[in-house]
Amino acid sequence: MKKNYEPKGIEKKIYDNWESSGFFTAVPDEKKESFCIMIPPPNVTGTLHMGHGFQNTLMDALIRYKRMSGFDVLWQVGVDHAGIATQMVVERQLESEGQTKESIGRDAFEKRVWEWKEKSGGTITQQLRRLGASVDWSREAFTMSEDLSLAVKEVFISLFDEGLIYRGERLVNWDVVLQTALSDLEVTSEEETGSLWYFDYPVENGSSITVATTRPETMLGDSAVAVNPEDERFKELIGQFVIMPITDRKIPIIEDSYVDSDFGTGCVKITPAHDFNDFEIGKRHGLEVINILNLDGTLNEFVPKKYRGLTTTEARKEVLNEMESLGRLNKVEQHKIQIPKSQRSDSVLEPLITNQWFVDVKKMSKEAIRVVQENETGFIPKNWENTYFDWMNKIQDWCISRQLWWGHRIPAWFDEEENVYVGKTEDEVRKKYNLKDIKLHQDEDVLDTWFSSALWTFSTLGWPKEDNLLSKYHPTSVLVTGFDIIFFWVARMIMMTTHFISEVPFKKILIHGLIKDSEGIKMSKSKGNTLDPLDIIDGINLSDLSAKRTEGLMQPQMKERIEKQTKKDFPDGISAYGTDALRLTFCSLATGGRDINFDMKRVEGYRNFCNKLWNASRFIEMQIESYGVSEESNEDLIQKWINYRFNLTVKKVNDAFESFRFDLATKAIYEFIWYEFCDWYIELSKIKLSKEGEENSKVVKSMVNILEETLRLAHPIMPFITEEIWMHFKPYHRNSEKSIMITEVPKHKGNLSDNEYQSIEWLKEIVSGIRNIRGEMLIKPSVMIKAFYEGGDKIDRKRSEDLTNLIREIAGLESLEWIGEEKLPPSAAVIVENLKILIPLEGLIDPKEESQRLTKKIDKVSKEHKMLSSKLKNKKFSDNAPKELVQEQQERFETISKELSNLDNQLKEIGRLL
RNA sequence: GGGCGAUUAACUCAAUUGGUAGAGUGCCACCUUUACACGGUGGAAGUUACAGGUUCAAGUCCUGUAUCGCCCA
Repeated sequence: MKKNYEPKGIEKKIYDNWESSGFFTAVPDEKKESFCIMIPPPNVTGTLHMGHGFQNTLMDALIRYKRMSGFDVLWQVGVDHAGIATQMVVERQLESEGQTKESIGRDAFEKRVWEWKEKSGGTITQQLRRLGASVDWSREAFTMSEDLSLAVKEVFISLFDEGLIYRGERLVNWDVVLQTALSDLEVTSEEETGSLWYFDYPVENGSSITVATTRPETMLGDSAVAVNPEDERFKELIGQFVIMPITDRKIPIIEDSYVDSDFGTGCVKITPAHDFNDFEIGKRHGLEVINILNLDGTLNEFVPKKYRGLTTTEARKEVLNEMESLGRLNKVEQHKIQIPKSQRSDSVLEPLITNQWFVDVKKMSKEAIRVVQENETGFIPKNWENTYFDWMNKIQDWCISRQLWWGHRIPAWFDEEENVYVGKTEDEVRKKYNLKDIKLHQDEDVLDTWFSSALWTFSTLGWPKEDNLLSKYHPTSVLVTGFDIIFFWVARMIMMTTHFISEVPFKKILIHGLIKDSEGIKMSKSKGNTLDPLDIIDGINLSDLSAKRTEGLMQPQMKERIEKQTKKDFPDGISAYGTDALRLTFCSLATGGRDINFDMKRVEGYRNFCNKLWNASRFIEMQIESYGVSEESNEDLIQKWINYRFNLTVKKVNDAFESFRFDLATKAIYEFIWYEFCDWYIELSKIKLSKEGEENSKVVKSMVNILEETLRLAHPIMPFITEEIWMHFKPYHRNSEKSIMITEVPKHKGNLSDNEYQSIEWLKEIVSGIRNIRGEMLIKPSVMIKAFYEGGDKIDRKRSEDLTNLIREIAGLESLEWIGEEKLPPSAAVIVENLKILIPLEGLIDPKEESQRLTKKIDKVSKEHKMLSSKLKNKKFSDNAPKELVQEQQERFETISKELSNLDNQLKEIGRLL
């Protein structure tokens, strides 16, 4: 074995071996309980980011743990077609060639997208492999594949036939750049400082009424002015008419309780075609809906000639000019406004009336609420259920049509009178509706990508085909996902799945946090603070990292700042930490909180941990070379102690996985390997082995055994290094499996007797005490010192018989003997209850320093002593606290009292020397 | 405006049903001891944001305040 663990090279080889051996492939087995996770499908042409890395690490750890626990495991992998995002990329490619999608036509465009998918579609799946993800590649799914497209059609058609999908003219969020409708979830609103303009509208009776608006250009589409019915100021105006400036339309003044009397003037202009609230008011009052916009956001033929063809921004300027010159612009105020923007194109969205397809979700949402209320599925942490219920309770119909060319074409055909027929194909439609020779054309639109994602848990298992795996793996065991897509995805999956499969899509929903940078700022390309998980695995130098972060920036002026920041954060670039170190870091951060600040220092710590494990193994290998490996193992106190500690660790890791506390699992493994296995077990074993003897090969066998078990326990979290070491030791541990990943995870052996465990703990206490004296007194490790036992009881005598040799060597003592009746030399002392370990000062130790050390120790102990004493004296405590606790504290008090009086005596004795 | 979350060592985070705070990194001292300097040994470091309350006992439960963040209007 090499002196340092070098993950490079090793990881790829191991992964290839796993994959080609078919270890990831699910083998449906009726005798085994199933455990199934569906991967949240990443964008087919995307690249892996930290969020993916985090999420997939958690899933992989769980999957590996369950696979090793004997479950029939399926981790379903796949990607989605990311309609808008992918289309935008390909459109940009065309643009650089001087073409547009219109110029090449729909068929050619679709072909181009498929080509792009073939070319770059492998990137993210290759990156998933680097993470060690043990997904079943043989079942890789794609939302645009034939099978999944069939599921999409099936669902669309039956929802339509049930009347739960309808088409209609509605106000939708319209992206004027991409020229498509979006669902309300794809809208982000940004607060900006805008203005509130006050317009005086002339009333028919000669008076005037003042309205306030943040969007003056929409006055060209006004069809009413509204006031609150309770508002005394305007009572008389209700029912009168306004003669609109500029358009000369005659519009009514109406009353509606929606109007907030305290906002602006208390009079509101109503533009039903361009505002969601106004649209509702318009419906209530039967107002005219005047659409003044074209699909590209310019003004259309329903406005006066001079305005036609202007953008909304230009039109706003013109309207304000004209109103001012008419003397109708009353005043302007600064005003904070919420601007709705497209998540996709970042352009300002226009509410626009268009013909779209909708899912009526009322009925499905009720069932989706019920299954969570009745715990058929549930969120972890539970408080996300509030968020879910809030949204579900006020859910709006889902606009599913998109005016794109990349996606599932809506399976609907129209005749020349625009009657709609829904079916899988034109032929089927003709048969289904008994249509003869009439001309049909298919709907041009495609479905929202989330529509196909909503079917993910059952479509990937083969639905609607008969030979599917639903009975084996559905409902799936747990969904692991971020809170940012609870509405987009989780809720919709629950609705669709309960509707079509009559069961929940997953039994549990594990919601994890969002990875941010070390300062708690969300990682984003535009801020230049992104990290690529692969750069942490493989390392990257500063100039490449800088170049990567500043490449293709939307705002080139940020370049310099990002370069500076990058140089500050990573002056030497990022070194290659390997996958396991990254995975350990991710797992240790999975605590259930919602923000996760990613600190490279943690990765470094876990890289060191990997190296520690590597070297511990290397040490054992060296012992194999020296002494060989026996068939039998050795069962002495040290071995019993480490088995005891290991058994406790197994329990902790089990519990942690069952409660999805990856951080606690990681912590338990880390602490066992470093603080028990390396710090004590190996160090004590070294001493045993240094006495060359017949037993040595047995000791080595024991070491190999505990190492092998430890590797299996740690494997789900750190798969590569454990496999590498496990394989290396295979001739010695003789586990016959082909890979550690298909072995069994160690089982908890119940509660073992802790007698032996206590002996080693006793040893540790003595050794630490002696080291503390050595450390504080600056006694060099090379200086061997004399020490004596004094006092103590029978148990101490027995333990000293077994362990004195070990203590002597590990603490660097020249001798360690029981002191008899003879007079004590002036000494420093370690106090373990009744027992003292005395170290004669003999010029080694300055009495003054020893007295200071003792005083410090006494301060510490007496603090606890006082606390315990007052607690135990308190009758209320002994009456109310649990008996076990009272007894425990009583015992602790007695122990500590002995120690304290011993320490006090010792201090007095040292005091005589001063 | 409504809802949710956070505030613990210099930094990044832990702390089971309430039982008096722990890691990693950094810091200080010593150690190039034959697995590991990506290391060893020892050490310093916290009024758990603030103010009340409940309790024998509060980082943990309740009320309020401050600051920050997210979601929904």
